[in-house]
Amino acid sequence: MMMEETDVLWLTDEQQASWRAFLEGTARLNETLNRDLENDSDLSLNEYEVLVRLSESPHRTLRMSQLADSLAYSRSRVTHTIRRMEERGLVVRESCVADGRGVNCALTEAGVAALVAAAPRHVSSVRRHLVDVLTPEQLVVLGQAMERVSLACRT
Amino acid sequence: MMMEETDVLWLTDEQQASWRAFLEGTARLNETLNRDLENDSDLSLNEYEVLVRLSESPHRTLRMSQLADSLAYSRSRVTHTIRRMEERGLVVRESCVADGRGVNCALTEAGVAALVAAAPRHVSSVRRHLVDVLTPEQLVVLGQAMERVSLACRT
DNA sequence: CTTCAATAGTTGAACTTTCTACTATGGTAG
DNA sequence: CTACCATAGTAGAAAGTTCAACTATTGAAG
Repeated sequence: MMMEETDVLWLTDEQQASWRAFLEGTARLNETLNRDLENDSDLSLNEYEVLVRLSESPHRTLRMSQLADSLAYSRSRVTHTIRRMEERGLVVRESCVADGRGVNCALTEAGVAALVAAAPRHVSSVRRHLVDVLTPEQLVVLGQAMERVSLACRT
Repeated sequence: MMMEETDVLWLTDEQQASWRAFLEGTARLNETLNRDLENDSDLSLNEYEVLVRLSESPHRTLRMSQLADSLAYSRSRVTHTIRRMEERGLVVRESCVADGRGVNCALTEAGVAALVAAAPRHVSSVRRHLVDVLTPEQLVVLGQAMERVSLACRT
């Protein structure tokens, strides 16, 4: 349905089109990256992201809540995800000395190995379906835009 | 880790930053829109999208497979989703006259009502967290970029 | 007309995520 | 010191998604 440009309640056709393209694109990209990653490794994209965060942290260790915050996952999602990954030997949990309530999650050697093994093909998949598909300018704007969105979701 | 600009395997720091911002932004946006929508209605974002597609189709009806394609969902996800929505009276299924294998899914009056009731607040949430947060140019580029990504995921 | 591959959709089990309630520790105000 | 509220994390059930196997129909080849 055609909307008037001045309507503040609805979206203009152009806004609508961008929003739809965004929804569809993220759905397809997510599905594609997951499929590629699961074909090439036995990690899901979510698990891969957990490994990345840990690998970039001092002592390859993070508190459960830091993991939750940086991945934008719920607390209980992190608990379950890490429990499954711990069962597979990718990470270990140990209670936190500084804060008796806290739990540290650390990468194991097997976790590092899994990440190193999966990374090259995953990066190439990200290139093939996102980075190399866009102009450098588009990619920059995309990043800037999503940064603003992240902030707006904080409020 | 700092990567060389000329490395074709890894991402440059700038590319990396955009990619991370994208991942985090989509995660937060999705979570926020879902939360808003579920507070204001009893629809999930996925269900809302189903209702939108149906509402825009001739006779407010689509084949299960068209629904799957346009939403980028798996067949079985559509089956389960529609079964649940049918139990709640939002849609009905009827077998397709033209193709004996096919199933048509149609919006009910209750489905239309649910969509109409949810739309204004949902649109305002999309505005608040995406549309109004970006410059018009950013939004356009975002849409164009994600359109390219959708295409690249087809291959 | 029959065979056969391809397409449409469903089903139930396995897995993942969310929701709700819970335990335990930490910090702070009286 | 002792309430008390906030924070950290977990546990199990409910809800949603994926996976693999299945039925049924269609369309095309012989």
